[in-house]
This record gives sequence, structure tokens and C-alpha cells, in this order.
Amino acid sequence: MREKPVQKQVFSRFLKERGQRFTKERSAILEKTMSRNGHFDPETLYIEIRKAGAKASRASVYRTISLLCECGLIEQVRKTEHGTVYERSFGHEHHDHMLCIGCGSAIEFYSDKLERLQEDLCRQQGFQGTTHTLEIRGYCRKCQKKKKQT
Amino acid sequence: MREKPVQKQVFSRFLKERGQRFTKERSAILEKTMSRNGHFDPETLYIEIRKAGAKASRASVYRTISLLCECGLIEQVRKTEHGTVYERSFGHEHHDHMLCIGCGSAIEFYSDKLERLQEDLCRQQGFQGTTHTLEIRGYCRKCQKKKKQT
DNA sequence: ATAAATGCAAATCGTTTGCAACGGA
DNA sequence: TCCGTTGCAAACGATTTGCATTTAT
Repeated sequence: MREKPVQKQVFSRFLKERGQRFTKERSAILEKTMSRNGHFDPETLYIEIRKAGAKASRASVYRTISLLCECGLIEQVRKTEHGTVYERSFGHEHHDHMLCIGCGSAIEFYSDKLERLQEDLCRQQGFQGTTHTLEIRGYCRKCQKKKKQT
Repeated sequence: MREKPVQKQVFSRFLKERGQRFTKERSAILEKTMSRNGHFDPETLYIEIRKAGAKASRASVYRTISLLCECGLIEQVRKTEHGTVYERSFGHEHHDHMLCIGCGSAIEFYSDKLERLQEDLCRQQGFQGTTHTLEIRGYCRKCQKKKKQT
């Protein structure tokens, strides 16, 4: 089963349109970015790229992340004390997060009810909502068990 | 109508318990913090304090903000590219935010329906939620009008 | 008197940028 | 060849910290 180079096409097309180049560094960064399913931050990505033997400087990682955001392949999730967290964007599906305080893992979820409720709330306040972020913090199943054992 | 020194009592009691001191710098910072109704960041607070003629260094502002968070008088709202945003905490009332992209103003709101829906969603995922943050971005009434005029 | 708090300036940390060398088109 | 891109190191902005001095208790 060969890897699908959809994102590569998207990215290189995006670059070409702006008269920019699809270099091997950008390719390597894109690849690592897309191979991750969860969330990531620039530093971690950089380290993984180095481990994988590819060459790309921190500067290029940061610069490429900006580009990937602009072309919509990844999105900024939030800023933490350790840096900015990004995630691969899956089409146009919006989703929210449950974030485990214990192990840092993230559960993605989507609720139509939630979306509609928010529209109602905006209407009530005369606010024209365009996007939102909901983050629920707490304990995932695993970490709940760990707590009980203690 | 005299100012109510409730927070001063809370803070000085908190400090005393930990063998720490209620200095004039801390008092000045607390006061400015509590006089603000909306959101604020350390730098803005620092500048306002200086304007008001009180003396307190940036370092003290940061150190005091930490203390105020620990004792629960203020809370961290979010991190932005320009710094961390805090807000005075009003008792234990939880609320969420609508944030205007146009003018930066924030609307606070609370919805019981929303709280209950989140509990449901957590239950569905086997997640034990403890806190959450919901931020809806868009345009406030004023900025909607401005957009139309253009 | 004593230990804690202050202000300053230097240090950190994540991120950005200027610039000379490099490399796709 | 002609620009865009790279890596490096220096520059940045927000926040923290070491230290000598000041101050609350």
C-alpha cells in the first residue's frame, strides 16, 4: 500500500501559485507533519526530522509550518507555556478536544448539538460567531484507573 | 461609597498563611487588578500602575500575578502571541467567552445547557472532565455595523 | 534583627529575521 | 542565470531569575 501523496500535491501546487519552491526540506517537513496523527509542536517535529536523518534547520521548520498553516494543511490548536501546538487538519471537519491532564493525550470529538447550541448563544448575544475552540480538560479512561489504584 | 477591601483581606490572609508579606507593591498591583473589569495582560497592568504613580517593577508585577492566581483571585484566560491574558475571577461562577476579531472586546456568558451538554459528551467518551474553556470568535454588534458600512 | 521582597539586569525560551552561501527553475 | 531558500547566529518579546539592597514584621 503506497503512501498517498495528496498533501504533497496540494502543497506544491500552493507553492507554485505563489512562485515559491517545493524543496527537499519542505518535503521532509511536510512528510513528518502528515505522518503524525495527533498534535505536535515545532521543536518535537524538528527533533523527529533530525532523527529520521533528514536535514532541515529549526528555522526551516518554523517557516514551513507557517506555510502549511496558510495553505490549510495544518492548524494551530493552542499556545502553551512550552510552545504552540498544531495539528493536521482533516478536510473541513471541525472538531473540539478533550485533553487529559494525566498523560497529555487528546481526544477529538464533534457534536452537532454543541454547534447548534453555540449558534443559539451567539444569536442571544447579537454576536456573529465565525469559529470556536472548546477544550475540556480532565482525565482519560486510563488515567482514571491509575488514580483509583493509588 | 467606600471600596470594599474583601480581596485585600483574602490576599493578605493567603500571604500570612504562607509566611509571606503584604507589601505596598503587592497592594498596588492587587488594587489595579481588581479595578479592571475586563481582561488584562501583565504589560498593560504594569504600564497602568506606573501611570497611576505607584512604584512596582515588571518583575514584581509578574511575581504578584502568580500569587494572585495561586490564591484564586485571578485566572489565566489564554495565551496569545502578545502574551498571557488574565481575568479577575468572580467567585466560582464559571463562564465562557465570545471574542471580537474586530475590536478585541470580550463578552462573557454562561449557559447551563452548554454545561450539561458537555457532561453528556464526556460521559459518551468515558472522559472525566474537570474544567473547560470555550472561546467563540467572531464579530460583536458594533463591528458588524462597521463591516456593513464599508 | 531577620527573613522575605524589591529592582535591576542578565538569563531563558520559543520564535523570527538578516545575511551570505546554496540550489531549483 | 535569477530568485527563492537554506542554515546559522544574532535579534526578539514575554517571562523568569540571581543578587545586592531594601523593608515588613
